Amino acid sequence: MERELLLLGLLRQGAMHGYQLHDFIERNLAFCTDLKKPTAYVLLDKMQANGWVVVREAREGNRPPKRVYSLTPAGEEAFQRLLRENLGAFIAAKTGSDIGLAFIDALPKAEALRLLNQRRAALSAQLAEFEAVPQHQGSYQLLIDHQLHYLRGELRWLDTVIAHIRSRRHVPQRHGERT
Amino acid sequence: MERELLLLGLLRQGAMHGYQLHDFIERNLAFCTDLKKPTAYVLLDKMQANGWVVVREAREGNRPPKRVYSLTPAGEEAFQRLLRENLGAFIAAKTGSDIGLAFIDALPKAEALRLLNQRRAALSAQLAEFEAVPQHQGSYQLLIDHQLHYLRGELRWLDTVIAHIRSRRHVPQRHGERT
DNA sequence: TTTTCCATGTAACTCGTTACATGATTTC
DNA sequence: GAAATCATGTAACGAGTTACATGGAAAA
Repeated sequence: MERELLLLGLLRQGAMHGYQLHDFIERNLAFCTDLKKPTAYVLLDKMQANGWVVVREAREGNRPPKRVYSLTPAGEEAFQRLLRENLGAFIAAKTGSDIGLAFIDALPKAEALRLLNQRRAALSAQLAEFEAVPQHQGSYQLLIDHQLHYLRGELRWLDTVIAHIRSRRHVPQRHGERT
Repeated sequence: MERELLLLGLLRQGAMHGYQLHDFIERNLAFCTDLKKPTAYVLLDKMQANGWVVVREAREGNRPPKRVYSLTPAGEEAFQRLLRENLGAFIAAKTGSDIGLAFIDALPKAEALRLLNQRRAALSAQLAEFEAVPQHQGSYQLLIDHQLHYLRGELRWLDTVIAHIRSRRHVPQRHGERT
């Protein structure tokens, strides 16, 4: 329901058409959600079917008319409900991305370190990119702060892992050997 | 590809059948991946089609025979490749779960605080649960440590958010008002 | 004796992505 | 004149989940 919440929340601040919504999300919120164009259009259709939004067609010249959405009272109600649901719960993120660490013993120490340093560089680059993002106004800034906080935490953690691997005598575990 | 990596990595330590694999993942790795039973079975079929594993049917009494999988050399190769791919890259986790924070201004301060404290309690409970997990052997422990590190970081961050909201004069943003 | 566990699977469905299609307008 | 941007959509596909189906063995 996060996608709906997001769209409702954005529309709440003012009417917009699908392209605009997608564009805004893509540019500013890509780090916390992924919403492709077709998905956005389909979602808006559904929200309209729900009675959460109404559409006004605005044509300019010969272009395809913009379908400008705005919140209905029912939409505002849904927004309030979804917002409370979202804020009140904590859902831990599942990266899946660190499953590899469970098997790092399969590699020779030198290669493990090389790969972890490569990973560290990628993380570092993402962090740098984020630190360069200008301050947003309002509560969007919270999302950015959260991401910064998260990335810095990951970096610190990765450094302890690297130190841990480095400081340890190790013979790689071959296929067929049990712990 | 994390799921394949996981299955290969487990099979690498010894032959297992589908039920066993799913059961192990469900019990020990639920926090970093989600792999339902049918998905596991289908995945093992595909891995067999890829030539990554071979099956041996083991029947005990009148039960349905266990399909015991073990790694082939091609499977070991795939494992090595996937492992390197996984370790060398950093993929930031997308919770989607904190989109609500971008709209927290829509709520009266008291309610925002109530919800954030509810969220904090949920997070705290998850953390406590994790702190109770007994030490695993080998590198599985890294996954648990990571999760602990992550949850503690989230808790610290949430506390700063709560403090921030608490310390601020605020009139809720109503529908239709722009920032 | 009823529930839970062991053990495997299939089929329908959901959600979202990719690829494709259209066409005007602005920028290079 | 070509490429990118604005603006909307449809259709096929893919990955994974839910629900369902089966049946023996062990535990309560």
